[in-house]
Amino acid sequence: MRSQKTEKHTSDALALVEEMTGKSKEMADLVEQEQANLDVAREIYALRIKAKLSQAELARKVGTTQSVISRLEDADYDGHSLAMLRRIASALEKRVEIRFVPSPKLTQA
Amino acid sequence: MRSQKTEKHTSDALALVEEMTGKSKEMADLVEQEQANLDVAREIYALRIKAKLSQAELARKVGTTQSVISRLEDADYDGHSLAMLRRIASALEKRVEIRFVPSPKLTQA
DNA sequence: GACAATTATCGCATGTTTGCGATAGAGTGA
DNA sequence: TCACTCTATCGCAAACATGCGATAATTGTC
Repeated sequence: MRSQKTEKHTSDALALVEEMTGKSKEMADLVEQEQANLDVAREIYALRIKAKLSQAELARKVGTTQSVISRLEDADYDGHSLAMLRRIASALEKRVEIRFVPSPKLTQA
Repeated sequence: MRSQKTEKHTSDALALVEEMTGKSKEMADLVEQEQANLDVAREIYALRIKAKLSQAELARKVGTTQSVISRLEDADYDGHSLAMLRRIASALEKRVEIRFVPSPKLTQA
């Protein structure tokens, strides 16, 4: 978990999303993507915590190293692959469900 | 859409899933993954058809080429990235929703 | 069959993710 | 403070997805 609270490091996607209600049209896409990245990162983090595992422990289950898990839990990281998400899910007795849902459209604030 | 019906090309994930009810434990994972790949490929295909677009047309909207779309709709392809799925979704006025759901466990047949 | 439109597949360059060790920083407890 | 655990971050090689053109294969129509 890089951004968020205490750290002033980089993005702070949440704050961004809340602040900019309806700026430009292209921005909406970027914000949405940040939201999505954030969600994936958060969910991995949440699942890991719920399973009471450290990054290193999850890494071992997944078959990788701690730094990789840390990277995946970084909200600014947007390089997720389905393959990796499935590996994580499988290690936690879950499976990944992908859905294409109608875009909110984000008209006005 | 490579596998399925008419073509005898490669995997035929569906048939596999139906045939092997409860072989080994490791196999279950592979089968599940095939299922998931199939679902993603199928959904992209379904969305594109519903939007009445050819692969070439969707490709243009997404900002890539026809062969790339074809690859994504191949049920045997398992190299999907979230980034690409989002591009597809965005081009079709959708967004991608990722969820980790409890694994069915697949005990016995 | 000939033709057009669409899709599947190949090959290769390029960009990106993963693998993984090393290391730094934060937090905890003795 | 030291020792320990956990997490963040860097750097680089290897593995992998994308970009994209060329070309086969498929399907439908006349």
